[in-house]
Amino acid sequence: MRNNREEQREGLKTRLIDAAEARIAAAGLNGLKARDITADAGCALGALYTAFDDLDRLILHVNSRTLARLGAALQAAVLPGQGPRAVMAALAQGYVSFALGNFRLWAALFTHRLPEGIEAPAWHRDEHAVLIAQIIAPLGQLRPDLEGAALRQRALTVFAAVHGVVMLALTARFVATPRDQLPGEVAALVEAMTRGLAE
Amino acid sequence: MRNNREEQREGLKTRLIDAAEARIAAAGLNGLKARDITADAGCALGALYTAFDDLDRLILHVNSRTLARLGAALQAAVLPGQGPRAVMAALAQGYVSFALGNFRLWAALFTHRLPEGIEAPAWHRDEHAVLIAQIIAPLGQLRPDLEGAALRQRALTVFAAVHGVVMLALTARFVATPRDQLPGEVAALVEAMTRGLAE
DNA sequence: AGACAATAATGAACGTTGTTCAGGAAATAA
DNA sequence: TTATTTCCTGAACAACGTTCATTATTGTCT
Repeated sequence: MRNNREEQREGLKTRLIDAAEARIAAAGLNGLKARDITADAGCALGALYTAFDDLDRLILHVNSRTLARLGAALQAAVLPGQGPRAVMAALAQGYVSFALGNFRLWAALFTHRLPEGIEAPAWHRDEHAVLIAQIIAPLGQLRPDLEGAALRQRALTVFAAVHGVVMLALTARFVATPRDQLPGEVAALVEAMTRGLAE
Repeated sequence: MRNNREEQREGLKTRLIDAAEARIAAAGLNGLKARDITADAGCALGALYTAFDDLDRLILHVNSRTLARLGAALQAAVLPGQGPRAVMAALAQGYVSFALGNFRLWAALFTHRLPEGIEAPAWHRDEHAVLIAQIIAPLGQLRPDLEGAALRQRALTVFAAVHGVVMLALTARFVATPRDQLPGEVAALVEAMTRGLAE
């Protein structure tokens, strides 16, 4: 067998990511323990460190999956033939739905922190493009004066604003937006932004 | 001496909060260790647990100080006689300045998480009111149709939007807003929101 | 002042983490 | 088969937050 070795290795990696994903979904990032993961994956504790450099790298792979699913969800949220404001509104509601329906995995995208001074690998950083990719086109229609880097930058700001509202509503330790009011507040924000942007 | 005992106790608490605050400012929440704190405060490891229930409670007191300073900074950012949009813009820029100038302590306000299911005490939750207190008046002028809880709720949304942009710019692991562009992006967001809100 | 009681501080020890590493098992090559 | 390379194992390690029996300190009463 030519690639039996590599196949087994990939199989182990996949089982570890599966187990970590399930644990995060069930108990959050704080509830993620190396010993639980390896027990679920059916391997020894040390095996985790033959497959990944450390736990942070494994979490990166879980987040990678979540980003892919989020990207697909956002793509599905937009209907063809919608005007730019309707697209923005649909994207925002799609984001809210995903966050509510995948709370702990979605939260892990933003609460996981690498040790200071250590950067995420480029392949993973690039995956975050799905967060703003779909905003660029409708924003460009509302703001024809923006192009290239400036347009991309403003799309990131629009995303960050919506994200901030969702994040604070779902994870705040102080007076938070009730969950049933979240879609309405996000809609109002996006409407105000798009109206203000279009002038 | 009547209250010598209590004075000493308060003195220890203060030294512990001082030490924890300095450690967070220097190395972030992740760099905060009980042994470092007690060494800096000049007491034994166990003393920390005679003054506070646990490390989380100590961090709460550090965050309490930060919130007070943030509230003062926001108050100082607003000049008398400004119109509602100018007030909103000034508050946003004040928030950006505080986050940049007190990065790790500011970040600790939002990255610190209590164990799941455990709520922050009421006295600390109430302190977060400074985040939205100053937004309510100018927002009420821009939106006379909003009152009471609805106005308060919308102010929280406006804060969360600005906060999201700042947070993502300063702590993002992916393509982030460059720091020198942050004030401009925040200004554009607030302007779009206030313009969209006004009519 | 002196003796007793109540309280607080000490630091060694505990349990739980992530991570490592010498040894053994398994797969490939000869 | 035998040799060699590769990977997996799980006991051991270091660092962490937290606890607790012991010691020291403070306040109170005679």
